[in-house]
Amino acid sequence: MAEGRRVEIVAAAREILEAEGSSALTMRAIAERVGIRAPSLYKHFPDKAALEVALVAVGLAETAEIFEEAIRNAGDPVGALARAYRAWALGHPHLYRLMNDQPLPRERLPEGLEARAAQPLIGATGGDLAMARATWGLAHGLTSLELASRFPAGADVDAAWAAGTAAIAVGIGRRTPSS
Amino acid sequence: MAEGRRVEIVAAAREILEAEGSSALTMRAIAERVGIRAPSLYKHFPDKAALEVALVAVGLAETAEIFEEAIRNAGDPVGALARAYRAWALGHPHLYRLMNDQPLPRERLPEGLEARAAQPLIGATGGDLAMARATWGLAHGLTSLELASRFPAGADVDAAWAAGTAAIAVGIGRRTPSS
DNA sequence: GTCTATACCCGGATAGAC
DNA sequence: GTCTATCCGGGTATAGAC
Repeated sequence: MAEGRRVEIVAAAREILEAEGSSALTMRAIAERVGIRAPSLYKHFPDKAALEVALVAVGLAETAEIFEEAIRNAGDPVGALARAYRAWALGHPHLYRLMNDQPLPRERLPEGLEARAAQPLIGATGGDLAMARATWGLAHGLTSLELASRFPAGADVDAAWAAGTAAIAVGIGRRTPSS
Repeated sequence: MAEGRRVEIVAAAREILEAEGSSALTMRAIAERVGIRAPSLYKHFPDKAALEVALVAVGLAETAEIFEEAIRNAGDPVGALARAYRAWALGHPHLYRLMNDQPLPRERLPEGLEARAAQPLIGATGGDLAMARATWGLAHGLTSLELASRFPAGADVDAAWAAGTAAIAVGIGRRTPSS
């Protein structure tokens, strides 16, 4: 099928991004990995931005799955989600940044994908959107600081996660009477 | 004095960064703003990275002052710090990112500057470093998501800040018996 | 759908005269 | 400490042949 090449190109782009970071993600590098020349990529994607959108979509779909798995049979949904969030981000730092450091290209993303990725967390807060966003903020902030090596050497990041998620969990209980 | 030119160059760099973002922060643009040619900058700074370090130092010193002011006479130190943090970051988004999206160049920063900027928050958590880092994570995460326009249109970001900081404040009270 | 050739623009940084 | 001239490398993207 004609779409096979597109998938192959996105896979190559992802490998480069994850291995060498966004500055290494050039059209020439992607093409070389696929085994073609850079100009040929433009027969499959109109421009580089379109290729990056495909990468973001792949990352969102993957995290949605991870989150859904994390809350299955979890006695502590917030803690389980936090652990899954952090583990995935640390395992895919450059893709994580591509997904989260810029506005989502919502109009070019598959319908419902963003909502699907957000649903597990919203469920964990009992539908409380403010607490869901606060929880996301906490997770994204700790993750970003860790990825950027912004904490001083020797800082106990695990303890910060534990303290933050515990406070959030208590906060959710206080706001949702039906806990 | 000979240092005057350095200060002038850093000021020009800051103006460009804040007005046009990091991609516009080129040696040529900085030089043009100062009224000289790009190569002349290398008589004052060894390379571009050194100039960026100076920008980070300026931002750190400024935020340290802001935070110290915020906790003065504040009945709710965490809330006051959160408001000051958010306001400064939204007012200086590109400098904020330069300061926080990469490792701190600690060995080239004035002695004690990082500690001074961190002190108000550590004080607000009663010396609880884990809670201080969780609070920083929350603030940095909400700020980053807001700066990156990652929340859906219409999302109530104020409510997320309120919910998160309230939960953190309660968490601090629970962990420090001497509240 | 792939290729070669190339346009076009941009960046950081250096050499050497004044 | 400033200048001009320039090196050197890199990027996205297009034209046109095959």
